[in-house]
Amino acid sequence: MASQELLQRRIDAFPENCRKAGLKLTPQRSAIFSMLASTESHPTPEEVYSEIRKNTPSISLATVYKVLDLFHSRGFVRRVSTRDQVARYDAHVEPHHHLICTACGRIQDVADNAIDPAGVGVPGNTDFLVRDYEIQFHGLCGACRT
Amino acid sequence: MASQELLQRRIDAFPENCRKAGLKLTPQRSAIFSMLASTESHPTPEEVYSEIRKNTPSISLATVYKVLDLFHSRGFVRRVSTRDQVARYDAHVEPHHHLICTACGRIQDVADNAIDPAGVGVPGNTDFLVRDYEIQFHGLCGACRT
DNA sequence: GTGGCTGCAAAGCTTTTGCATGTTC
DNA sequence: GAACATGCAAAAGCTTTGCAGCCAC
Repeated sequence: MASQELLQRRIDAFPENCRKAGLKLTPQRSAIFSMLASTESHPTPEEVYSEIRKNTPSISLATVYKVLDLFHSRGFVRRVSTRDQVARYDAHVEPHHHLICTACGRIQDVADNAIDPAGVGVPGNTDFLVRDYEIQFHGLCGACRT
Repeated sequence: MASQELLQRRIDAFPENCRKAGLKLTPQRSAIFSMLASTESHPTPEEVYSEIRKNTPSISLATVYKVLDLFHSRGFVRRVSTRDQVARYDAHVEPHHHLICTACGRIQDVADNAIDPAGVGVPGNTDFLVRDYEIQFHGLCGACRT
């Protein structure tokens, strides 16, 4: 979970990161990145769209899709794996894990220190080059347990 | 990874499992279940469809979707989490983990004994009731490393 | 000024739904 | 024979694409 300062630092670094990547800095891109960085809700493109529209009413859904895909290809955000077929994005690119509610679909982050990476180990399959891993805990969230 | 016998036992038990679940036994359902149980390729509905069509040419894609959804809701198969937006199914319902190639999208199983479940631990979040978990290793498969 | 970006609209996929016909029990 | 499944076709998502006009650099 990102601290307040880390969040701000990440948002502040965005223009610089765009420049490094050869991307133009547009209000739409800034808005989308800030929104993703500020939330812990792993939003879908549709959710990003309606959130951004509050302050940037002229933005189009197609732009949201294009920008999310661009950010993903540059490693600015990551795509979260889900069992249902909706894209979900996350600006927390450092490795962390997820609690996924099978009832409501909500995805929560697991605090990094709750998992011991040393215990996981890397599979013995020598063919496969592991770049990162993610643990998904499926179950019922607080609101859905009752 | 299921042994030959386990696989056969699972396929043999299918009619009985349908009866227990109050489902009618149809050739389409048997074919879909056998196909899923016999493969390690985590196929999409489209892949299931074209495979089944080889022996059952009259089957429709809509039926494949309906049957897969039914099997999933009864716990006969599980849906695999992916970062791209295609459903993938797996008849290996016992907990196991996946190697996902970020280049070609191929999903391989990790042998159960390669992971020590005790090392993973359950997150400290007391609100969340964990039912199962899955570890995804993202990286490059043998064919894509070169 | 130029190249890249946005917004619109249309197209492309995947998945779901409704309904008449056919099949299992 | 009744209830449930299938197959077809149409509809309903979600996502991508093409292109004219606009904006950041």
